[in-house]
Order: sequence, then C-alpha cells, then structure tokens
Amino acid sequence: MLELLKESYGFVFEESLLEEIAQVSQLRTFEEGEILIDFGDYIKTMPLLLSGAIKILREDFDEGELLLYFLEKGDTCAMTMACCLGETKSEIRAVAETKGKVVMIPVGKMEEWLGKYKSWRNYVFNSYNSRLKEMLMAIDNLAFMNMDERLYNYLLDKAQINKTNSIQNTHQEIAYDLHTSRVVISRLLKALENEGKIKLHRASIELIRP
Amino acid sequence: MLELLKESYGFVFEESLLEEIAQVSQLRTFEEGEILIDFGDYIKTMPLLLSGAIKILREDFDEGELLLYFLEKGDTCAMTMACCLGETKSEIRAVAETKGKVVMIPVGKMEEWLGKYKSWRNYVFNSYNSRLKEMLMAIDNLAFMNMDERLYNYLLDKAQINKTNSIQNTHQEIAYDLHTSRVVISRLLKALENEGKIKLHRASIELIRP
DNA sequence: AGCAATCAGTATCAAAAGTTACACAAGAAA
DNA sequence: TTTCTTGTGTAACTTTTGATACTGATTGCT
Repeated sequence: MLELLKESYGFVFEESLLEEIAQVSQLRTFEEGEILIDFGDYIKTMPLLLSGAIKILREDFDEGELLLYFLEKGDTCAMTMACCLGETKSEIRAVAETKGKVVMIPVGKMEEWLGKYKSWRNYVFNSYNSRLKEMLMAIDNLAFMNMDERLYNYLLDKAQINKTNSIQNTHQEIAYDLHTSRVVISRLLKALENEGKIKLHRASIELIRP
Repeated sequence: MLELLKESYGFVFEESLLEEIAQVSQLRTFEEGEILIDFGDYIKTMPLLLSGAIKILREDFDEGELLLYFLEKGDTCAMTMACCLGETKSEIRAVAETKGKVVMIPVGKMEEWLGKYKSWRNYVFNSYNSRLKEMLMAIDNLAFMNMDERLYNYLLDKAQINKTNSIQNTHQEIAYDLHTSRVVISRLLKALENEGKIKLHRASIELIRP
C-alpha cells in the first residue's frame, strides 16, 4: 500500500507520515456506480482517493438529487471530514464515477496528525479550500446560468474526469445529476447538437472540440 | 480589547490564546452598509466577529449578486481563511448588515496557532464546517426551492439576524440579495401578504408570527 | 423472428420567472 | 405648495423550465 500512496501523495506528505498512513489505514477498491457514502451515514474514516473518480451529490427533500462536484486522485472529501469532526450524519452521497481505490484513515488518527504533521494540516486545509471553491462554482451554476449552459459545463466536466470525449450516459442519468427532467435534457442536447457542439448517439454523447 | 474578546470567545479559547490574540491583532469597528471585503481583494488578516452581523455575497459574471449567508458574533469568514491560506483574491464580498466590531488577526499568527493551540484548531475547523453547511443550505435553496419559498426564508433569516420582526429594506434591495428583479419580489411579497404571513409598509416589511 | 425493455424525439400545455411599461403614492426638497 | 425622487402595484408579454403523452428506434432476450 505504501507504494500506491507514494504514487499519489509522495510529494504531499513526508516519508514518516506516509508510513504511518500505510500502517493504520485500510485499502478499499470500488466499482463504477458503487455508493461509497450515503445520506445519513455516520462516517468514522476519512477517505484519500488514490485512483478513479467519485461524484458528490446533494439530496432533495422529496426525491431527486443534484451533483455538487467530482473528486479525483489526490482529493479527499471535505464534506466527510466535516462529518467526522462534527460526528454528525452525512449530508451528501458519494457515488463512484469510475472504478478506483481509496485509503480509509480512522478519524482518531486524522485528528492526531493535525497537531503532529504540518504537511497533513496543509493538505487538510487545501482540501477544505478546494471544496469551498467547488461549492461556489456549483452555486454560480445554479444561480447565474440557464440549464443549457449548466448542461454543457456538465458534459465538459464529465469528459475531463473520464478523460474521453465520449460520454457514456443516458439522458435520464444526466437529468438526475442536474436535477431536472429527461425531456428537458433531450431538448437541450438536441439544441447543442444543432449548434455543432456535440453529436448524439444511443446512450452516449460525443463532444466536438473546436 | 481582551475584555471584548472574552465576552464572545471566552469559552472557546484558553486564557493564553486570548491574550496573544489581544496582543497581535487590531480592533475595527464598522457601520451598517460598509463593504468590509470586496471581490478581488487580497486578504492578509483574518476577522473574528465580536458583535454585529455581516452578509456574504457572491458576484455574478455580468452584474448582480447573490446572498450566500450571514455571519454573527463568534463567527469568522471561512471564505476569507481560504483566501489567506491560498494567497488568492477574495471570491466574495462582505457587507455589514448592522454596525459591529471585528478583531483582525494577521495571517502569519493564524497559521502559527494552528500548530500551537488545539482550541484554535478546533475553532478553525468548526468554522469551515459551519460555512460548508451554510453553502449547502444556499445550494438547497437555489436548486430545490421556488422564489416564493426562498423569499420567505430570506425574510425569516433577516428577522433573526436583526432580532426584529420589522425588516427595513426596499423590494429592490431584497431583489439584489436574491438575484432577481424588483417586480418579482413585489409580486411575491404581495402574495405573502395575502396569505397573512407578512404586512407591507413603505420600505419595511413586518413579519406576522403565527 | 418475435417480443419486451430501454432510450430518444417531439408536440402540447402549464407554471415560474424575467422584462417592459406605466400609474400612483409617500416623502424630501425647493 | 409645487416639484422631484423614490418606492410600490399591476398589467401584458416573453422566455425558460417542467409535465404529460405518445411515437418510433435500438437493443437484448427467448
């Protein structure tokens, strides 16, 4: 596990911290679509993402979700830390976007290291800051943009996260993430296709780069 | 200043930290409506709110703002910390909702204390967590609620922050905070009045509690 | 091939929100 | 008092989004 950690976090943490992480934490692999954290879960471990991608969703009061942001290699879930430290239920759902690996660190250790390792403290703070920024971007999207722009940004994000220009999703799945209906997505996708920005296929969308 | 600090933070920080804060930081008073932090500002001090209330706004790309949340006594601005640590420009605007007092702490010290004082670390983390939660609430409002609900929640928040049932704002000012137009606000306020939830006066709105 | 399930396209209608325009009332200023 | 400024009410219209319903196309299964 130490080797895996070094690949993603070798330049972030010092040797001794890497070793300590390897000693006390567990490696977990996950498959695409797997629900890693659900609403209301109590979290007792903090996840460090080694490979793959995870999407973080917010739940509607009565049915329905909204994509907040994606996590990639080197990221951790600040919302999860919030729950760990506050010992409260999870406010979000984490779903595997691709298959991948995480290291699970016990909460106790994560608090201990805050006093002990400056690099750990920096990492944790940077994570919080990144997450705040992503939340701001989510708010910008919701508050200042129409659905057509939100949809296009979503497609660009997806493409970047999955490192491909071919997005393998049905319109219904996209509608869930953007908290709207399938018909609206179909309509707007067709418009994007007419603008020449994408090409539609069955259960997949091809991004046309300029 | 030490006395003022103890009033708001006496139960949060230990004596020695309180004294150190008092030594290195500056007291600042502000008046209602004053812009404390603006978009693009570089932040080199971290503010601890002693009294009064502050509202935090997000800027639209082309004109227009959106209220994110309010800060009260005992709060600090996590978005500001984010900027301090990241040494980037402010992503938000902070406007005094009422007159009040803040203690301004130099960034250097705030980082130093993270290693030195557990209570400081806890406070900073709790602040981050609170802010994340408030951002989530802002997102919930935007994504899952209609303007009429958002407006009513806004009025309740305002009343709570200002400790009064009489909200002294024009429809135009409310429209800015909710990022919509004056006409929409007038329309929805009139509807709320017809439902018996509020009573409208010139430049002021009276909340009717059940 | 035949059938069922899933996915996408489209039409129609309704609701929510934004836009423009104008009238009028309350205060402030002259 | 007259005039000007600011704040509010309302009508009429458009755009955006959501809801429903029905169609045909593709795919997988038997």
